Amino acid sequence: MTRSRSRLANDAWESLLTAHAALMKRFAAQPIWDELSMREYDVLYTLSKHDGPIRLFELGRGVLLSQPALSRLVERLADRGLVERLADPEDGRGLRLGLTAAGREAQRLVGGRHAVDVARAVADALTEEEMRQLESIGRKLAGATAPAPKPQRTPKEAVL
Amino acid sequence: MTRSRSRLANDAWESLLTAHAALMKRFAAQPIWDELSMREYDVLYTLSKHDGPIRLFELGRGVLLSQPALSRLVERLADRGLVERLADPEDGRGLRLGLTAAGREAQRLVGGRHAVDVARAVADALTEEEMRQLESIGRKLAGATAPAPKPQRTPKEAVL
DNA sequence: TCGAAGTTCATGCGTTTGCATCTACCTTAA
DNA sequence: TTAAGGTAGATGCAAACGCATGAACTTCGA
Repeated sequence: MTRSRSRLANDAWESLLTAHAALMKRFAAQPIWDELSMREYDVLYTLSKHDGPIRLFELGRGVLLSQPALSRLVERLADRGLVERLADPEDGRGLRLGLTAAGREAQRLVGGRHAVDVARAVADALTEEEMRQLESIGRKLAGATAPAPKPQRTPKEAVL
Repeated sequence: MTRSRSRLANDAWESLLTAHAALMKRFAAQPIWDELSMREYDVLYTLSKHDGPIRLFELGRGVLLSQPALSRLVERLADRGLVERLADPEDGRGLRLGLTAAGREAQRLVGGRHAVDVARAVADALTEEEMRQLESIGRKLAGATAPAPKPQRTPKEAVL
């Protein structure tokens, strides 16, 4: 019996979710998050990937947080001297976010240790081909989501 | 230039994280979470997968929440009549958690709608082979982490 | 048998989050 | 030009979270 395409998609998504949860728990249990929580690290890492300053809403695309939560998280990081928050000269509403030297240093320190744990967990479980497949699949999944389809309410949205 | 195995692992993990965040945002934006938040649904879904009652700490393995947070989330669900919390007769410390009829109904209702969104998002982005690969890879990643090497009942085990 | 150690879940408390809303600014079109 | 509508980010507030710890129970070892 072949699974339907829809069933296959749901099984695959559940598998991704399970793996995500299991690995996140494993990483969170490592003793490297003293000075930076995982979420804070996530923000610093995202900033470190960009060369130029980025906007808050751009940062928000990669981080799984509401806009107000992210706004305040960045505020706290700025208060701690890890992130720089400047007004955007080209858009009076916006911010230009960037890492400070201390922020870059903190990211590198924690990131280095974290990368070791990630490598152990992933490389021990997968072959190189599987890692390449996962990278490719992840990119497709994230990419296909780029144009966010808003929750359109067609009148005839028959709901069960 | 070939990437090191460690680099490959980190790239794959980042890809998984990005896909996870993008899809979670997309799913969260759907107008189906009025009566059940995504986390609440996650708990009800996990319960629905088990036939018998399960323990709180077992539930905790699949859900990305601290033990106290899960304890109180289950409490709220029980107050709303969606989850049944009974003392475990075989272990005075434990609970036996299960869905009530209302809980099962709520899970099915929300789950049905959510599955449609998941199918759209995943099936549109991946081929069937990729979905199968993702399922397999996810299982491997979770599996390598899942069974905490518990000191089985072997009488005298050298413990570090 | 009995105390020490481990496990399971609950609770106190300070912190963080999400929702709704607000302000400030940009964009569009009449 | 200017008013209407849209977008970026901040803020008030209640809900939810994580950490540390506590209470009840089980398991282990002497």
